[in-house]
Amino acid sequence: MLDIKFIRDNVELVRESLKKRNSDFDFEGFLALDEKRRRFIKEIDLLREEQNKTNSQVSALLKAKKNPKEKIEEVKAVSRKVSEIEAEFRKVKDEFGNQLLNIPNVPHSSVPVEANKVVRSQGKLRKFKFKPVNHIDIAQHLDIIDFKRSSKVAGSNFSLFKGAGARINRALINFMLDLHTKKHGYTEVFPPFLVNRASMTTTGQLPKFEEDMYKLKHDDYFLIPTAEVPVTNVYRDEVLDEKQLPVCFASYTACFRRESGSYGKDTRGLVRVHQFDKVELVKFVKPQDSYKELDKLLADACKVIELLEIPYRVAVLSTQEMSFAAAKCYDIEIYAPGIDKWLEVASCSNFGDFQARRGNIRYKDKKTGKNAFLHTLNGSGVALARLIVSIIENYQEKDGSITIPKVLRGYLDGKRRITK
RNA sequence: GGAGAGGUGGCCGAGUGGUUUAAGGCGGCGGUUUGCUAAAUCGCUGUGUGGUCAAAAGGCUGCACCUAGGGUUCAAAUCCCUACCUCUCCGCCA
Repeated sequence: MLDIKFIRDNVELVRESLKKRNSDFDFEGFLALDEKRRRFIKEIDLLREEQNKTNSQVSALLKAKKNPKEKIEEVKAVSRKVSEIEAEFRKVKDEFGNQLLNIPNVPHSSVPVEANKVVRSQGKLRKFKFKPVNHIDIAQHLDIIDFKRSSKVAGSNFSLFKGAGARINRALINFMLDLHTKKHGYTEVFPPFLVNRASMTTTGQLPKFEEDMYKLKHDDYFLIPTAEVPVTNVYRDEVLDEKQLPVCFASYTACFRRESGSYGKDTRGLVRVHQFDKVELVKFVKPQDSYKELDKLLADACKVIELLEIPYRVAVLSTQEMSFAAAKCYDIEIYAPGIDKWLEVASCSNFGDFQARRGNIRYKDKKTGKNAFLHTLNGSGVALARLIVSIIENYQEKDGSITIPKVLRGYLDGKRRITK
């Protein structure tokens, strides 16, 4: 959420950034609504002032044991008028609040407008002496992922890991959590996978993207699309001490995505599934530190891929590609030779105070003694399903087996290969 | 799921319709005292929002805020309704 005062003081900037995002938000209508809202506030406050004053005269008369009837009639009239106007005002206020929640974040000035820009490429693509096979065929051959039965149990675009497949999934989670908590200074948290409406609103999934979310029918709960939601909301409606910052959390959760409307593209195998595992990194930082922290966050995520020895590239997302709440966002893509595609496995974003404002997450600034909104960031560190696609396809051997990446062997009883 | 008790400021806690302008305490900030520390003592103390003045820091002023949202009333922390949350007991349960 943007600060209404910021919007009023920077009308041009906000108008421009909406344009850069290709947003269809009716900004001029919103500004007019704000005007209207403020006129209401002024009018109601003036009437209330009158009401309060006359009311204390009633009190004084009662105290002096005099008859307050005349004054009561007077204040009755004002009171009636206030409730009439308030009824109208409530509509305006609600509409205003709703529209404010639908304005996307203002992109940072360094974010490209035209197209995503690759800022870094690392690792060499493997040269195969045979034609690389896709992960689906390899996994089925080794009997480590059973897509047929996951469809039976749940539906299409789910997965069922089995044997070494399940082990490697668990090994990856442990490897990433260990790396981030032991080497990168994050604290591990394990949150609820179901969250309420307020939490989904803080991080920006609601109100605009409710249709994209899995929702329970009988309770007002949502399945989390990412650990970002529960973990960012850990400090909702709280004031942190400046000394606590930065707070860095690493969190494993399953992630649930409806992916409606995406049928037909990348729907085979593990590339686009309704449920996958992810280790997420979330930071709460002082505003002046947030871009420095974004770089560190990105480096922490890249480290995972580097240790797994998979080629990757990093792109800054353009204003049009960037998500609703982000001010700046890097995507990490890894190569999958079997399907010959670059896959997004991580997205590292700085949200500025956008989420903090929606969730009322503040810190006490020691210098000014005031409460201020802090900045939130998060990044995948990293998402599992597509990572497994890339591992299977990059580490495949001609005989149909898979070599286990060195850093994972310790988590798999020292095993070096997955064979049939 | 059933029965009951609760939710008050950064924290504890008083307050059952009209100087509540939320007592008192703790904490925090500042002053005095002091060789230093501690103690004592005095003062100050939250958030949001509108208007206005100011280059700004901020000042002045109005309104709202006692979990949230409705309602009753001239007037609500206080009465009523609903939701959420916490606690106790019972039931069910990995």
